[in-house]
Amino acid sequence: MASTQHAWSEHALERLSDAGYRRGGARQVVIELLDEQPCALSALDIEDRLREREGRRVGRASIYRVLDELVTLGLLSRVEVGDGVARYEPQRPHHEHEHHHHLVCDGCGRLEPFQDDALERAIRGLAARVAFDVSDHDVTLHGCCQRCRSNV
Amino acid sequence: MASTQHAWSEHALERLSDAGYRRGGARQVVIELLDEQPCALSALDIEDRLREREGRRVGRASIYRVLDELVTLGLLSRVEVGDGVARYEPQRPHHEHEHHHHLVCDGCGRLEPFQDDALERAIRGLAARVAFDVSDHDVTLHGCCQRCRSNV
DNA sequence: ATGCGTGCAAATGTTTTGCATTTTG
DNA sequence: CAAAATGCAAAACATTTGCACGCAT
Repeated sequence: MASTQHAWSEHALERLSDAGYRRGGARQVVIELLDEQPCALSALDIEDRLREREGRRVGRASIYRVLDELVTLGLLSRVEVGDGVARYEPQRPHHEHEHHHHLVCDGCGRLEPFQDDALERAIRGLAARVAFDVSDHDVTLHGCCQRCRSNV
Repeated sequence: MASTQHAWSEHALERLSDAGYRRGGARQVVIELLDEQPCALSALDIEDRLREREGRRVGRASIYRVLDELVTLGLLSRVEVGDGVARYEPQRPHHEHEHHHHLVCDGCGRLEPFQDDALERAIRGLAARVAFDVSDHDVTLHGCCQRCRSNV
């Protein structure tokens, strides 16, 4: 059970090791934190949560560096929903249950994950037809959430 | 023919006028420039092209202000593909021929538009099922373009 | 004439970089 | 011990805001 839940962080640490990276405290805690999240986090979110939850003081630059390494290795995906901050979440295989996309409320900025098989199928078919070597994709639906709609 | 090509800029100027905005030089040239583009442009792209092409010197702040007004009125859509800069393109009805999404080369940053009916259908179906009032969507496929693949 | 639109410069907020120090292998 | 990882502070960015001036209505 635990091994299923933390499969991504273990996998990521292994891949980093294979790629010749050494082990470091900041890297470890950032990866562990990311693995536990239900949805994408910004670099500043990560900084705050690490300070609050773990009492661990991690330099902002280290966070950005770790995130960048992980994105480069294809272990993390960077999501931008239109508010000027980059968010990051574990890149899990597309057929896995955790793979999702985002619904963004343009009123309050809330981010909500969703998943849809028909959408994934359409994207798979499309990826096979284009002249690019497609490695990742993301879909963002913008709109207004129920809460904001009633507050108007 | 000309009226079809410039339908969006005319429509946008009209809507701005309806919304009580006055007419201004910066606003006009930004809208005209956007209407002619095949794909999304960043605010800085817009500044450069206006200076080069038209010899028109438009303040950066004005560009951002115009873009913001247009996005708020739903006339322009803001696209972020993951490189930290916001790009903008005319928001045309989804069934129109110009509606498209983006293929991004993570190697060179090149942006290429594509369109796909099956994808649009999947999104339409999905939008009807979620608890949000979906007004817009965007899809980004990340990968490696042919040129970059051969340069490796 | 009134006040919106504009341009400039300064402020803001996020992300990146340089460098001294600590940690890893 | 050598090289990589880290934290801090400063820099580099895109974007936003404040304000004085000019133009549209």
